[in-house]
Amino acid sequence: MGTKERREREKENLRQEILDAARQLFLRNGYENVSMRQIAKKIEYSPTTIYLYFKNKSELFHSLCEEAFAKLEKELDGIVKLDGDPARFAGKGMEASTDPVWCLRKGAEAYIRFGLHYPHHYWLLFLTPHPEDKDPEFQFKGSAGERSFRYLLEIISQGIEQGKFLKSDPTMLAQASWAVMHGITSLLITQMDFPWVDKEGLIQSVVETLVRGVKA
Amino acid sequence: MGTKERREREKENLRQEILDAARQLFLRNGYENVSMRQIAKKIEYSPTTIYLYFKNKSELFHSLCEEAFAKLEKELDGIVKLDGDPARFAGKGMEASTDPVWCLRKGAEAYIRFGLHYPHHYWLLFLTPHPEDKDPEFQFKGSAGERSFRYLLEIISQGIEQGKFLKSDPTMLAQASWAVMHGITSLLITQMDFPWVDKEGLIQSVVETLVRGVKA
DNA sequence: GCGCTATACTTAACGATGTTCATTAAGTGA
DNA sequence: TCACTTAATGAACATCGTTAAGTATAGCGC
Repeated sequence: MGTKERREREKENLRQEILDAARQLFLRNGYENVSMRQIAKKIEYSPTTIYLYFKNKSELFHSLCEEAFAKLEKELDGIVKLDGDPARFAGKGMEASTDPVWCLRKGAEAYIRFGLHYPHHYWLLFLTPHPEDKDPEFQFKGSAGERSFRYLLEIISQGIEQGKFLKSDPTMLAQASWAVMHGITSLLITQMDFPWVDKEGLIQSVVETLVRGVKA
Repeated sequence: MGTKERREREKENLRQEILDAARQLFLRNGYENVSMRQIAKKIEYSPTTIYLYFKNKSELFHSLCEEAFAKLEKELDGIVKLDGDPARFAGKGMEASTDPVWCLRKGAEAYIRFGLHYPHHYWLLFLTPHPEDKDPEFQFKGSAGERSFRYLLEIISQGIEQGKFLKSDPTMLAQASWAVMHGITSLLITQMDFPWVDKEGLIQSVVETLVRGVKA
């Protein structure tokens, strides 16, 4: 009687195939330059089949965004966790404790790199307007975004508490910090043909500006 | 013999009508959600008529960008001019001279306020995926955009020269500064329903973070 | 005033797009 | 075997940017 399970497994497999194909295409060409027909062709199914698994193109893309956002969260989580790891301080004559400066630096770098690695996902998450999309499917943007924001808020709060950051409203300072990270990320994504100096150096420069600007 | 002139005037008028209609639609709905047919309907002409005035949709859009850039440039120009104005130092026991710190602060504020005051134009310039035409004739981003950027570069260069800013590559520091300004501007525009703290205070916080981060 | 031509504009069409609907084909449980 | 569910499809719709061909007209030389 495992037929039902097998069926479900197969259905899930196809769903994943669609997601994989769509991810590849979206990442390579961007949302607007990928058609449902292209995705269908890639998985060797009819275009309409996709609609049995996803309500429409937008929902398919949003699924990929959720996926990407989970990655960002995990990354940020790793930073915070690593910060608390005693091993990091081994042999340095320091005891294990949180280091907000290190955390902010690494967190900012992780954030920026995330955006550059998933530019199209980043675009949809933070650069797309949905002023009148009351659809609850788009509500996740407020939740997922805010969830990631909390990591930053935590770092900033600890920094202020420890007297290492400017004495000010933690939420405000966190929002300002987010603005800095978002600034370089979004610019590098949207203004691809601007004559940037060495991107790696630029990122470092922005992160340093942020840290210097926030430090007490 | 003013017929020729009249003809040209009429042609220019229609060109402006197209631009006006396109601006309204693009600003309201975004590049991808505006069709040439919609623009045509608004001005009560056939869709193909637009192609007599603009090579294609992309070029039409780029024309609007130029327009918006001009606005920004004028604003920044005002700041730099004001900086050199002796009146600003009158009665303060100072002689007229450029003050990069003041300039950066005011320039950043002006930039951010420009974005918030003309959110749609700002969107057009920096938040819309510029259709990447391979045509090298669309190097306008290097022209109008870079022209605006030069104001910032000038301020930063002088600051470094005077030893008031961090000793580093001026272009890199200018790009990093731009990123900071753009970050808060674009976030406030795109994430309108995010629970921001007091916006005015946040802007000040970002500007201060920038100045502190850049100062020597 | 008459005919010609350049100009301004339109109609029709092509090859795409996202999406829907009715329908076929296949598999399952009784 | 039969009824029913499910998976997948093909044709079609409305719309898109854009091009090519066609038309009407205004202004010129005569």
